[in-house]
Amino acid sequence: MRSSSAVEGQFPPGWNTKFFDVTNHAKDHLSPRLNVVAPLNSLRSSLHKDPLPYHSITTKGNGCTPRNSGSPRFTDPFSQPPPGEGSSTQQQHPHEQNLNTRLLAVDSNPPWPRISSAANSEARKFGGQKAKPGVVLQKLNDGKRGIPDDGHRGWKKYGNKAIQNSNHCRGYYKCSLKECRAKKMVQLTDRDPTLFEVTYVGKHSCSSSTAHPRCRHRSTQMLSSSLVHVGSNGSSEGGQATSTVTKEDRAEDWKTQRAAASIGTNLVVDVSNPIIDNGWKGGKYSNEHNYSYSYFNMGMTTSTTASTASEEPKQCEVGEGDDDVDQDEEGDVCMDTYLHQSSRHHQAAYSLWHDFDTYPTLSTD
DNA sequence: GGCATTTGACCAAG
DNA sequence: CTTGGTCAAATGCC
Repeated sequence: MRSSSAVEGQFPPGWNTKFFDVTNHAKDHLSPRLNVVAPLNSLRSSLHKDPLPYHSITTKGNGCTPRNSGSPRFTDPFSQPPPGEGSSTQQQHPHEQNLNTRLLAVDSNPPWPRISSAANSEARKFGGQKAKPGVVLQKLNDGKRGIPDDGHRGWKKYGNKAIQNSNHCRGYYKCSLKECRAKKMVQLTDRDPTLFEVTYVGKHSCSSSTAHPRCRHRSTQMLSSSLVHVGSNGSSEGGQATSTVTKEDRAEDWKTQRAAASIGTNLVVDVSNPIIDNGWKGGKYSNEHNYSYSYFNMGMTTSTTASTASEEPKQCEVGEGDDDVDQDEEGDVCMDTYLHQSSRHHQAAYSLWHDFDTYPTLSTD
């Protein structure tokens, strides 16, 4: 039994829907897998070049804002309704229709040290009490880009950071009004390239009618109307954001999401094959040219660094076991995910979900 | 020129 | 020492 969350059923088969446990319990971290048909040669060569240009990474949907994306500012969904929006089969709350986001779940007090430490640090800085940041899962609706629109106009991005054991950068936003301390952190989930974890820290002090126009919420109601609250026991506590989304909708979403997960035009992704989590995945950092290499284990029970050698990834045999970290004869951890990091602020992740029977050898020359 | 993002550097916490 | 969070100069777009 992987989970019994009330949000189960909103996600494709194979997903771990126990969202607020997976960060700390990698054993439950079942990620969607993409079948990569023929990207390995190009990938292999890319690993030995300079880090990819930022825009070449980020325009392919790993969650990092493109450098030259033509001002990836927040669009105003009221003034620019997206084409095709009205044809959606999903029944949305009237207030929700103009958002580019579906909110899937929220936890006002998740067991999540990474987030809470940041929030608490922030709280201490201002002499406040222990913070309880709200963590919201927000999903971009089909065809949308950028980050989810949460109804607030004035988020200003002030940072971007690669996060350990995550394939995606975390973006840091704060209210553009100086005196307002509201912040949020936005990060793509590994399991779904259109699903964002949005952590809200602090409250807006600028949302009154007298506040600067850029710092006004368009509607708080449209947000609250679409939340699904997930308690610590995983039970639902109201909200009906996705209750009207049909299975067919989810299936279609899922295909779109997986298609969007391909990074770079040289990746060919088979999105028709169902996800099978074969076990573990690993990562690699480079230590050449100002970035550092290390193998590490991602998403499994241990977080042990297996090797720090700057060497090629190797083919490995992966068994059926759920919990074993597979190693080859030399004891090197094998990998099927490549992290490419040129600074701690941006990294690209090449997740190569594959059929192990056809996995080409990646050997040193 | 103004504004928003990018990104290297810095800092604090663990 | 590692990692997450923040700052601020550089950069790009309108």
